[in-house]
Amino acid sequence: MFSQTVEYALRAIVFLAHKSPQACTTDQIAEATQVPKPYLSKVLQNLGRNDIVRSQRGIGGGVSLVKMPAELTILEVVNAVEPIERIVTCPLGLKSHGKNLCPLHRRMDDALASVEAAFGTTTLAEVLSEPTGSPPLCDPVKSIARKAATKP
Amino acid sequence: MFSQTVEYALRAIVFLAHKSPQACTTDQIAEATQVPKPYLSKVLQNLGRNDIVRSQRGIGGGVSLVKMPAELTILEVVNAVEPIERIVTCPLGLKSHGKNLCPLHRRMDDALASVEAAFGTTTLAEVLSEPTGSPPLCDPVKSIARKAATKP
DNA sequence: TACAAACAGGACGTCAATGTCCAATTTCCG
DNA sequence: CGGAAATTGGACATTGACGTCCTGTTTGTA
Repeated sequence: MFSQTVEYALRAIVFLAHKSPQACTTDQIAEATQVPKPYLSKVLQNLGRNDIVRSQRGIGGGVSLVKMPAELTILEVVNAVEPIERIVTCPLGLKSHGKNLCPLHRRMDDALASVEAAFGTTTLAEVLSEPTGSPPLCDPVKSIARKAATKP
Repeated sequence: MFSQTVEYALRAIVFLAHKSPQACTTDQIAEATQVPKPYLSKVLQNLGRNDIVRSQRGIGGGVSLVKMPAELTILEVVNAVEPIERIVTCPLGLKSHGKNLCPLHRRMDDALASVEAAFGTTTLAEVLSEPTGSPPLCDPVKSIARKAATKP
């Protein structure tokens, strides 16, 4: 239902929000979120073009959130990488009903609307400060120490 | 968000429910739902393997619903062609929390749950008997007459 | 029985999503 | 200045979704 890319983008953003306003390198994010680094790099570039993150090259550089976690919603992240497309016109070519969707597509759009609403009202700050003891991400955002095993 | 295949399957089922318990040929369904016939045929085969429709070969044959429209939910159709996969375990490999999802994946699963609930509580009969004057499908299930224009 | 209507299933083609790799560029710091 | 750290971007491989086509099989009816 949700693409890999959306999953990866959200993981990265949650991690960045956790570290916000500090910048993190792609390597750090990839390690913590378990996303293949080369692909994560693409996702991050995409998020950069959509003004969700900003990036800084060179030593000491990295990627950081443009907004404060309290001001950034899950929906904004999702829409940056793969916009939720609401059903606004009849998918069949018919112009019979202008705005009226048929019952089927009305239900489908209702489902999309509920997802949009759920994501649109949740900020990254809320995700981070979940009352349950569970840490952000599934991983307790460990200390990022483990070096990759030697690969001959 | 919803795949093309899901969209096609639902269109076909709505049409079949409208005609239920009568059987329809793939050609009729393809015409009414504006789904490419060869592909629709695959989708229908899939629905057949999942006991959503039954098919009858030979002259006078066609495809018909196994259940009554009042007994068939949108969710059953969707799950037949592309199951909604709830997030039950941490997508990161972590076993730290057994059942507890992290806040992010909890929200994502909540969204999936809302879609599942919306689809699971809507029967095809309800879709057909929408109080709004709008006919099923976007198209008023026209008389299926228009032949394809000559394509030189 | 023979023919035509209809689905079944396999082989194939195309394209976008996913993922990898490498050269280029920017930037800090010695 | 020169090198190391870091992102950027393009080229490439792989896979599954989407779609087409053709041959076979079943079945009703003249």
